[in-house]
Amino acid sequence: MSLPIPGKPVRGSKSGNHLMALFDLLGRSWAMGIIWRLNEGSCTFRALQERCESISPTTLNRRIKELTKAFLIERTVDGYALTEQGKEIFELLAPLESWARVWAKNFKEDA
Amino acid sequence: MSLPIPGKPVRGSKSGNHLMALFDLLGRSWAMGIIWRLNEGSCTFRALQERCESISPTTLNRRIKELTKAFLIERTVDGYALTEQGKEIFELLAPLESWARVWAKNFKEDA
DNA sequence: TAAATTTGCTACATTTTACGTAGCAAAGCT
DNA sequence: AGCTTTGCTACGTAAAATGTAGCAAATTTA
Repeated sequence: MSLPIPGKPVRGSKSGNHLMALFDLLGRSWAMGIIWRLNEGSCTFRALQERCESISPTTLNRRIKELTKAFLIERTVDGYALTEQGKEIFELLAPLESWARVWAKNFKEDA
Repeated sequence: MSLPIPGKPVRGSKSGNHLMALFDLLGRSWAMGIIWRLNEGSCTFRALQERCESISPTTLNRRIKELTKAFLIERTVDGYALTEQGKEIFELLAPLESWARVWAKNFKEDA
């Protein structure tokens, strides 16, 4: 499945630098979006699919498996949910939201 | 080139939510890595390629163009460099490093 | 308890993205 | 004038994502 594992070669670091491993994981399509949406609360596979608006089941399934093996997601009685560590990276990503709001203004000018 | 633009459909948001646009941009392969390495200082195309350890020129060129259009990278007399906004997202990503160090321990246990 | 619905996926064919190597034209250096 | 470095493009191959269809198991409903 090619899960990026710290200590083993990952994208950006042949020696497996931990940050590059994390970038490799989070830098895959939908990964951050899934974490973001899952923070709204645990839910079923199909509900998560809808929250993401346009992810294919194939890709969602892959990302879920990867993120699960990476200790960021788990399966509970309520469906899929963020683990404690998953919630932690959410908190680390959270500041991006307000920043993105400002950043978005760049694009409005040069319409 | 399909640059994710806030306000227009992006991966994760048909209405173009600004955060999803940012996730779309940063979530492409090598994007965060490039920003990270560029923060070490401005450099040439080829030097950047080496810093990334294993990126192909094709992909590097693409990401550079995208990040440039997204106001995160610019070209100076010293070569490629982060813009002010580029430095800002670097600062937002920075906390991930120490977190990743702890996160990496998960993988050492189950060898 | 039998039928209908929902759920978590998988199959499969197509498109998109990334890789990797080769190499060229322009600029800089000697 | 020659040699090197630089920024990149070409091109063929491999990998990843898409999108639609649908199935088997679990759950809900009648």
